[in-house]
Amino acid sequence: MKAEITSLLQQAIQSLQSDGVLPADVSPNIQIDRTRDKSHGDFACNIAMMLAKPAKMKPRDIAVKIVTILPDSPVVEKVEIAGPGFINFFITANAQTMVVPAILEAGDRYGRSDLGKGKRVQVEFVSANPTGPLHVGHGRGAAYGATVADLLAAVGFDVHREYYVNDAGRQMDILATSVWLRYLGLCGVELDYPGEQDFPSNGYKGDYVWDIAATLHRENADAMQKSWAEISDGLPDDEPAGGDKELHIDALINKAKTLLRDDQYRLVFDLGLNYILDDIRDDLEHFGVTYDEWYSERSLADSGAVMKALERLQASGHTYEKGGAIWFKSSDFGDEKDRVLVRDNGQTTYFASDIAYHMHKMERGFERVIDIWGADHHGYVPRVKAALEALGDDPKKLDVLLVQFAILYRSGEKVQMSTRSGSFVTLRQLRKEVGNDAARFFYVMRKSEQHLDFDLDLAMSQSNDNPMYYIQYAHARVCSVFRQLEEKGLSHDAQNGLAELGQLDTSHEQALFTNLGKYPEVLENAAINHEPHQLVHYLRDLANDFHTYYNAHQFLVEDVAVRDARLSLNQAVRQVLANGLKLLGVSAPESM
RNA sequence: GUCCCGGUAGCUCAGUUGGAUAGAGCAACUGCCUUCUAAGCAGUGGGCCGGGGGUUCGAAUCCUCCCCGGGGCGCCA
Repeated sequence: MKAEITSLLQQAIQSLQSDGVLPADVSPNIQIDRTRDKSHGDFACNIAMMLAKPAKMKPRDIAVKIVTILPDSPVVEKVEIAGPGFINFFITANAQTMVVPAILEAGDRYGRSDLGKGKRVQVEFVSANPTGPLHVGHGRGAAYGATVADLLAAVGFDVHREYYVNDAGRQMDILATSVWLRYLGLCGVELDYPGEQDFPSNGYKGDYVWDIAATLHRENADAMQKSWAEISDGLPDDEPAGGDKELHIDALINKAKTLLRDDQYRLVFDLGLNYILDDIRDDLEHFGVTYDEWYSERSLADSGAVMKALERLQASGHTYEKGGAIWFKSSDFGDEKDRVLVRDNGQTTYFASDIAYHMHKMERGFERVIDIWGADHHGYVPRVKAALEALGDDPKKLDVLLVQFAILYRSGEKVQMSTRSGSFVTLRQLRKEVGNDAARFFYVMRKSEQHLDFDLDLAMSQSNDNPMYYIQYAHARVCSVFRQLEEKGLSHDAQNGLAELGQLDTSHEQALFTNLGKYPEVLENAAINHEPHQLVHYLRDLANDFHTYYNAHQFLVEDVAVRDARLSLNQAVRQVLANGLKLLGVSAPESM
């Protein structure tokens, strides 16, 4: 519809240009907007105002000239000039109804497009360290990332979903060491810290660590047992004893590595890693979030990719040595300061891996790379882009989307997020409490860069306060109408329904036609701008229009023409609601 | 100090990328179930769009300076 009007305007403007009425050297960007107010027609164009300056004419005069030579079209009922120079288009009733057969024919493909033209896009999201179960903060990234990926796929991009597994860093060593220490506990070895303390203050203390340790103990009995005397020998004090907790945990890690030697340590390490990774994978799968690839950070180092990245950076001349460390001169590319790549102890930093990772993303030929990070990582963006630029890649190909925190509320009170306290923090617990549908829905209901107040009571409430139920209810109502139809021994002649759509001329039906027609535009906007919340709001609007319609008119009426037509409209509404909910990862129930 | 995000109805938030008279939901008040699901619908009230200045036909939207709230600024990952 938009394209049709755009083409009409193009023809008019071109002929005005060749007649010399309008300057030929301006190539106007014709913009068609849907009107907010029905009295302004269905579509409005502001082109006359845009052309006023270059043409040195009054906007309304230009509008008059355009409108008088505008070619006729079967879809345009009338054209009006209004306000400062808007050209308003009124669509014919017949053209309005055409959206219904279009929807029914396309079915679950309605709204999809080839806007992306099959361009390869990578979406990397969640990528939480495998050191513990996912918490509710990760949940937002998961729901958001999955929906953005699905939206991009829906508008024709070739989407690759990826989870970057940080299986190489110090955090993983801390996990492995924590598991081993818990295992020692199961072997009956007491960690004889001074005072009340019984575990390193920087260790992972969650219950899942005990679970992993139990597996370790079951499979290896006491084979990895060492005495506390061996372990504590030469160990610097932990924080409660007046020492430095970082030094303490690092020394413990080294102890574990030397006492267990490489093969045993690796066993503990991999057991912890795989246990947690399986848990995360399972959690996400139940949440409707799946990946094409789980990309291992360790594999980057193993394959030499990190070294390759460092060499390329060095070759580009943007590195230098200072204080025994190797630095990247990221300040040359707009970062606020330079960053360390290789520490004075010879170890590469996480940043070095990340450069290698992003370099490899580019090498894999993605035309666009989207990283979804927590907003607390925003300071990290400039240095990654700097690295890409230094490597000769185009930093504009990388789009980093930042997701703000989600704050849970229960009975109007903020839920405290402490790992120790009993209040739930994991994604799994949230899913269990409010259900997958509500969790997916509420997570993407707000703009991603907006702090999210996640109201648990609202997510679980079965009332019109809850926008998800409101939308699902609209879908269930349509299904119910068709059930009733059957119970009454009637049937729906779809052919006749489409033929009789002209019967539908109430304001409620008109509103539905318009809104149904908007769906493809909403999808495109939501996808291109990475804003799933646009789809949420649209579906709420559509549901609202339907509920209004439902209350204002009886569908199962005596008049067969009207009944069939209304049922066809019902089908179209159901289809669009189902398509939209599917993209959000939310179910479309047939009854509630 | 600096950088990022936010500030719109009592509350939670939209606002079609600069368009016409700023919109929803909740909360408050008033109506509607012998009818296809009342998990619904209709109606009323409620606004210095944080503040000042600028850009132009036109600003909640863009620029700038302040004010307020949240967050980031490691040889951690």
